[in-house]
Amino acid sequence: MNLSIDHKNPLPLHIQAENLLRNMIKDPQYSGGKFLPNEVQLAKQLAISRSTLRHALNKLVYEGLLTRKKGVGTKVAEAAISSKSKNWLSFTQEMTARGIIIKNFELHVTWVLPDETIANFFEISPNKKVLKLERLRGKAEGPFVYFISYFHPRVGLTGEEDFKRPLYDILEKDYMTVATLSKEEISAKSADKFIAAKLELETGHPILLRKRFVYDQGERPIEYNLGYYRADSFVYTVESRRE
Amino acid sequence: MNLSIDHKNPLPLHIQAENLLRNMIKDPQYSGGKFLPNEVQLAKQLAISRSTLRHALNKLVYEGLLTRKKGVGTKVAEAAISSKSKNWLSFTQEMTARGIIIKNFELHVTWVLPDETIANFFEISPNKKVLKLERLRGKAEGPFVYFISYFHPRVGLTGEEDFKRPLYDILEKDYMTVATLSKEEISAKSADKFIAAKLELETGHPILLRKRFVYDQGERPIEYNLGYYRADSFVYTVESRRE
DNA sequence: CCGGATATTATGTACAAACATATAAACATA
DNA sequence: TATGTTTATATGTTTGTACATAATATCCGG
Repeated sequence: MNLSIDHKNPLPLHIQAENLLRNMIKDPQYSGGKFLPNEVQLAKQLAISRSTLRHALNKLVYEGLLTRKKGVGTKVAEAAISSKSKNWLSFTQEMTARGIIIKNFELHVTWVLPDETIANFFEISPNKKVLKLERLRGKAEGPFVYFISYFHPRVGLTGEEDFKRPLYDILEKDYMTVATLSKEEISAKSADKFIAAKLELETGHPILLRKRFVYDQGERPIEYNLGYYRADSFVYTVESRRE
Repeated sequence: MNLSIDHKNPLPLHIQAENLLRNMIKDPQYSGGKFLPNEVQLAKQLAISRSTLRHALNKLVYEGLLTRKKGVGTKVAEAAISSKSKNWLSFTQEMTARGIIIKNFELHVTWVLPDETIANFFEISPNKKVLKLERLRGKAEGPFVYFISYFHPRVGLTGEEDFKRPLYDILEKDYMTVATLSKEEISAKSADKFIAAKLELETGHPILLRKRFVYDQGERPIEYNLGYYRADSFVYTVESRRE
């Protein structure tokens, strides 16, 4: 990856700067909490104007990757894993944007009979089997989330798909299904034996349960998703504005 | 709401412009699909520079409320529908709407020194005391949430207010402060001894912690709020739509 | 009437220059 | 020692200017 800015490159300078910063802040030196060089200096270093640099910084600040404080400086935001409802990035995409590399620990695909909640949500008979996808995911140090997804038969998944690809990519490109609306319920629970074992913690420890009801363009249900997150490594964030 | 920009107002011009635009685009004339005036013209109209106007526009574009096209113009995004007003009911209002009658079990008002998080958020010195409001609330059968609120000194609360009135009513009517933006973080925790006692459950039981960072019209911080909810009686819901 | 050159319009990119303001450190005073 | 005061530092705000580029409208020759 390029470590300097090329004024000949047709790519706008502020985009180049943005990319460059994205790499720069992955350096443990910075993600460890050290302040970035100050704007004037950094601008000089990159041979761009402060305004252009600021344009790039703003974007990362807006995404929540950097925090700035007047009179003090700019540094990488606390690496607390979080989820922004506004973004429709895939899980992996969003995490990588924050410099977190996602490792897949387990992956199981099965066909099961839906329980009442699922049959109700999908509006199908409880006798019709649905595809169940279970995934244990996390960082290199260990897993921090156990996902269980159920898919509406209408979507057409066979279970033979390569689920290492981003899920929403598979749905869009191969099954012409676009997830457009999502309703989520977030609650706290104690880890039962099963989840505790998966997430490598003691039974009874707190976990964050995130249920997602996902709909397609026509507001038809397509996915029911449960995410069991280790409480010590996940924060859910929401931003709302009154009109 | 003000329909023009006041250079005397200490509120930064680009924030004023942002607020103004937010109102402007509510007009069916614009939400109907008409282009906004072009940047040069609009800047002249508002008596600010194009750069400043652009700063404001950028924000709305980033939020997905506006779309711009080079050489063409700027207009309100098609499906920028948000049913967020629901989020902005007061706690009591919202609960009553669901048929839940709220009982106040405890209410404490104190002046305290802010910890680092709060001082940082408020952008004040850790030596300046802030008003702390604690409330234990719930249903007749028992409490289910413990709220702790800290208020920015700027707001002007004395601690003598009648906190049985809805909080946002006090802020708006008596202190000319309108909570406009809120950022929330939801996480799971185990109840410590203090919270467990308040919520009448065993130490170690799971609770949902909802941190809220509340801002006024000028995006200045006004309230920091912690809500400790019994996990068995509270679910947080979010709805998001992709465009 | 068509197709291509050309002009117009509006946003996009980039720089430079001031001045404002919050923070923290260094310093001075009671 | 405790408390102001100054100063250096870094981000925040605002303006002015210039040119680039995409989309559209216009004109003009064949």
